Amino acid sequence: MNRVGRAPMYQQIAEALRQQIADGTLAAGAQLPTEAELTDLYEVGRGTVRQGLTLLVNEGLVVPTRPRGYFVRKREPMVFRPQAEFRKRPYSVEMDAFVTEHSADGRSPRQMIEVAIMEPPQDIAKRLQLEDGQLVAVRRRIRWLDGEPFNLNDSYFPLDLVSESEILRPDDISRGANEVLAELGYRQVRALDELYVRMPTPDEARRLELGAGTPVAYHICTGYTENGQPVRVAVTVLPGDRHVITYERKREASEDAQ
Amino acid sequence: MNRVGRAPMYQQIAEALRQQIADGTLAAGAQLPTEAELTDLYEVGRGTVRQGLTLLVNEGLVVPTRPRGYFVRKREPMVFRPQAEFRKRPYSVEMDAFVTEHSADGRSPRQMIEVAIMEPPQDIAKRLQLEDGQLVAVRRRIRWLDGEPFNLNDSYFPLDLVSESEILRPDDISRGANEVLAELGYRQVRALDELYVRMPTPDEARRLELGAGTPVAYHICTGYTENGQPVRVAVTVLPGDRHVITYERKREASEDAQ
DNA sequence: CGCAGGACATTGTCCAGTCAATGCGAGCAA
DNA sequence: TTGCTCGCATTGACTGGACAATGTCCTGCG
Repeated sequence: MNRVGRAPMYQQIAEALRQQIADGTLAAGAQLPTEAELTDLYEVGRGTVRQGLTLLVNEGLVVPTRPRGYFVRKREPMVFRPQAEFRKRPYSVEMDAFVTEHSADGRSPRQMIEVAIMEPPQDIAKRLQLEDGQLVAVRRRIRWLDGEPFNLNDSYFPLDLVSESEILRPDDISRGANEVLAELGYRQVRALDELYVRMPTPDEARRLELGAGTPVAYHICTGYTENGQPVRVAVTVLPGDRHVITYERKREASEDAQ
Repeated sequence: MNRVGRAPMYQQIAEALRQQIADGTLAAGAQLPTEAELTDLYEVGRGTVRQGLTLLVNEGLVVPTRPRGYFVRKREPMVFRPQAEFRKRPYSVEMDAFVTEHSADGRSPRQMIEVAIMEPPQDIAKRLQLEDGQLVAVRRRIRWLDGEPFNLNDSYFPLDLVSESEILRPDDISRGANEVLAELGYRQVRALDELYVRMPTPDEARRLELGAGTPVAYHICTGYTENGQPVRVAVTVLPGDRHVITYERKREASEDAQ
């Protein structure tokens, strides 16, 4: 265990384990050597070994499970398809096949809904083009799959538009909140999606039961009516280890020349 | 300073600093107290203070700069718009405004291109529906902005389709590789985008100069011709701290009833 | 047989220290 | 003024220890 090379010892340890994970020596779900074993193997202090393991944990490759040891992480993402709200079925065979392949068949879904009326956070207010003091209704959802939290979804509506509608009731709206909004005269015809990638806040990590090294996608969708009025902002927090986000795109006739 | 509460000391330290960052006491770019100062302030060992700071680093909130200290991270994302390859201009005023607001005006772009012929990695081969042994051409690009690496973009083409075309030359193709492909008779009319969110590999971290706590979006775009043949797979690695990914969606007349 | 309790292996938290690496600025030299 | 060197503050790497927390598993009792 040559330490003169260059890289610090803890990085060498991490790299060796990373290799074994990459080439399959350590398969998904397999247990890594214990800290004690690595300490003996590399003839370093336990702190150094822990530093190396922490690196792998923060890369999302490995999960520490007290007091059983470290294990190689598994990844089996589910499809998240923002376009589905305007288009129930994919319109190309390629997309259809992809969704089918990563489907949630046989898994048991569940969700918790909570409704509140509040002053909007700044970024929401901006996207809804609200004046100071205007309130919003928010429907907060946590979605579960097989007893594990899967994603967070908060939908914001200007309170003016939805007061006294069923959007304010914390029940499942089977035909969708968008449909209710349409019935109220605010049919969305366009949406703007923004996707940010970052580490979760401690609060998000707690609610989604995220281990260290699990980043999230932060999806903000703003829905507009025909005349350009924003009527809904949906914020979804998607753990990176549990999702693939997909879109389908079509070239349009008018855009022919590039 | 109370350690009887519950949370370990290093988490309390992290939480206190996190608070100050959130409420603006520590603004973006500001310096945090040094390890020594925190050691005195909380009356704990240096190791404990470092454990707390490491937490913040891995959350992407803070950047350690040896030997100057720890600083609050800045975030100024640039727009990445996959739809742009089929549609140069956004078609709604909302999207147009958003792109303008986050534009790269005045920044100096640069890119390095490298071309290779290789056996495709498995995930690429699968998306291009290649048989065993079929080769691909790959155009690897690193894009820079203001001297900082911005993203990695590798485009794969079945070698059969592009041999002897200018796609194999490591030059900038001003009209776009897609246009060349179209001239060769493989005009893409549909694309499937997949977005994965994860921590970077050490190699990606090195090439993109990513600090700890910076996740990446892994964008895989598969382009299809009219008859459903996949002719291009583009893999883009986007550092989370430097990008927003946006899409624009339209409800279509035929999808009226949800 | 079933269950309660305890031993054990393993990671989590924390301490007190050493020496290395490095960017910056003060101060000196040309 | 300009340029170079060197000291210094600060983080990085690492040691070797102690005790806590917590699933697992085995033992033994009822």
